[in-house]
Amino acid sequence: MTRKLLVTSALPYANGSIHLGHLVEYIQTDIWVRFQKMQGHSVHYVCADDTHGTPIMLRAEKEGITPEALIAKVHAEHSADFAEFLVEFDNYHSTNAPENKQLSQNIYRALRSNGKIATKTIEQFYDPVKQMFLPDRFIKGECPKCHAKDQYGDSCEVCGATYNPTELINPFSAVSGATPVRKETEHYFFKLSECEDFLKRWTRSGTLQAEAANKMGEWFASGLSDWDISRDAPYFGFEIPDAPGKYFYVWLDAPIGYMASFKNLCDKRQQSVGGDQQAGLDFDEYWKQDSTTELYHFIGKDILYFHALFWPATLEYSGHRKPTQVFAHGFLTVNGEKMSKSRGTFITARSYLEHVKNPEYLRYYYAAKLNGSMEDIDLNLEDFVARVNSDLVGKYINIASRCAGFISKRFDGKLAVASDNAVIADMRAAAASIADSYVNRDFGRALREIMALADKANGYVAEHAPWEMAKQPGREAELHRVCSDALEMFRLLTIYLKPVLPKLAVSIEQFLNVVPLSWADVAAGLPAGHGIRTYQHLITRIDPKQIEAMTEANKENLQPQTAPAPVAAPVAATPATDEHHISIDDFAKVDLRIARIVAANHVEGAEKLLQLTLDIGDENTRNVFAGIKSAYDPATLQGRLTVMVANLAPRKMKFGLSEGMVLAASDERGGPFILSPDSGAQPGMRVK
RNA sequence: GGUGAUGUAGCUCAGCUGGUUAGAGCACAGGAUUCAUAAUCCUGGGGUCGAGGGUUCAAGUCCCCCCAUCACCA
Repeated sequence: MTRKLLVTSALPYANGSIHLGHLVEYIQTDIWVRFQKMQGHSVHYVCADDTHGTPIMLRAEKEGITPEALIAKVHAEHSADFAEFLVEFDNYHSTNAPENKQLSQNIYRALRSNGKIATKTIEQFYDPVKQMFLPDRFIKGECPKCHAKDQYGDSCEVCGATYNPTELINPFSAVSGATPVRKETEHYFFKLSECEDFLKRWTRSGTLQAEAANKMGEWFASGLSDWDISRDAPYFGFEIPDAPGKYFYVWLDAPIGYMASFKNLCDKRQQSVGGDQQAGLDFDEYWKQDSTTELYHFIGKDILYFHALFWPATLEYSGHRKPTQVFAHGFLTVNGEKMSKSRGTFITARSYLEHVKNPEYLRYYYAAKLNGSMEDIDLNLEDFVARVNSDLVGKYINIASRCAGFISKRFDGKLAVASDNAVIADMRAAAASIADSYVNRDFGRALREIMALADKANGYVAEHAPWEMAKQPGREAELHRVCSDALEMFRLLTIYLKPVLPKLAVSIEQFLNVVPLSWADVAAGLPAGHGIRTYQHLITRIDPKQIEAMTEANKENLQPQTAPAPVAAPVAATPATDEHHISIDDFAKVDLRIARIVAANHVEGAEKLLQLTLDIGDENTRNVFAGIKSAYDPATLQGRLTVMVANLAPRKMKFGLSEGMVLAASDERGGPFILSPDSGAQPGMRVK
């Protein structure tokens, strides 16, 4: 009996372009899906754009178009990007679709009749100008902890504190700039607190990775609260049945979008087979409570919460099946750091295609880095070039390239029967373990094993030296056999790599003159006398210049973006009046000195402080506690010159006496950054 | 702040339930080869396994603490 698998990737939000970070997930899922399809299972891979919520609504408004027009535009872009990266969805839908509306409302009604919906009046910030309730992210103000200005309503990017928007000092709406007022409103809640027993059972039933289950344990430990599933008008989304002016929170209908996309696929299939129930795809078979089909969700670790708590609970209490497994992956870093627009490493899918062109290189590199865990993976651009060129061109494709010529020139393109030599036997024997790695999403392990086999193949060719045979009359049969064997090795490697490199596999199938390869084709080689086509270069190397051009181009992207600042009315504007100026005498009161950091140490028990010993030319060094631990490793500070306030009144702190202050710059863009004098400055020099 | 993860050669990563001189690929050095897109093959140098403590006959692998990085906190 064939297994029936339904697989999803998380729905990308419809307010931005697909970038290389997104692609980790889609490429991971696509490889897994293609592998499962090669096994002969019935697999459907669906996804959709996530289209609802306040950010979409506001962005459409800013662009002067309707939300529908915005999401249609984005849908076209996203679909094209995925297609070019060979991410082959069986259906790519939208959450703003009739199927989703109906399913969401039905599920809501089922939850309600199961007693899982409650209402509660809560108090929220409200923008009196824009006449809308404000999500935390759209409220800004001064951080209550460190008093940094212009911080978001949920956390401070400068000091890292988390808080409620109500705690912000001088809050303002990021939408209109108005001062938000607090206003009561009735919200609808999903009673997640009543689902604890079910969820505990579900999360421990092998549905999650070990690390993910650990994470869940933490949430259980603190107790589950009810989930706020409604938002007030104006909101771009679906209205809640029997609740005029109330809309489903985007995260309620987003996962239902998986179902909706599949429903849409079922309906399309139904039409194409003329309504034949048997031949079509049966929605209920996949989603009914006791379904025997399998359901897999690939997601990023950031949205585990939604997929491992809300989603299974939603399904359970609305009478549906639960996911078979949820696979969470880590984030992408580029050159070891978070993707950054200023470094040019915030690379969109489109930009990659323009510069590097071949999407399979990225697929290969990601696959080489991926495993079944939630660890972040790093796209090291130098390593990327080296690895792709060396593995794909130097090792893998080289096997065909170095042998095919003999077959076409000396043997009329006809293969000899492949012998059962040791290398070929090893390669066939590896199929099970490679398959195992693919199943477990340990693509890195699979590729390591495959590349080790490619090394063996090149070793085999080197050992037998067909070019020697070609020069010696009477060794034709040997030459024929060695080259045919090498091409059989190449064919086997192609099968193993096909989930990762599907397009290249197609060109190789044409070259080898065979029907599309599946996993079962490992078992038997090509028959004697099988004719292959003339070999042509299958792929080209990456030139490091292409990578440079790509990062440069992405840096430039920043320039024209003169921060489309939200029309934030400066709440406590600082008028440049005379009372804000100081006299030169005032400034002279501050004794700024060049200081050498003689020693820098961690302070036991202090979160943010480093203890600095500063030399300012006096006999005695100064002891200063500086709040720069978050940005500096003490070891790197030792010996550096910086600037200190030397006549600041000494202050007794919990950890000792601080005799001055080191100057450092910071705002919401980062920091602190301590100052460095130009070379030549000596400890003790006055700064004036 | 809490929690989950991560930290192994210059770079990117393997190292299963603790057990002989810690592995691979890339990069580097030397040699071989010339069929192949300067591809391939052989040999070699290079690591106090984030720091410190502990358990053990034995720890990269277990425990404690610290440091750094990433993520989440509805």
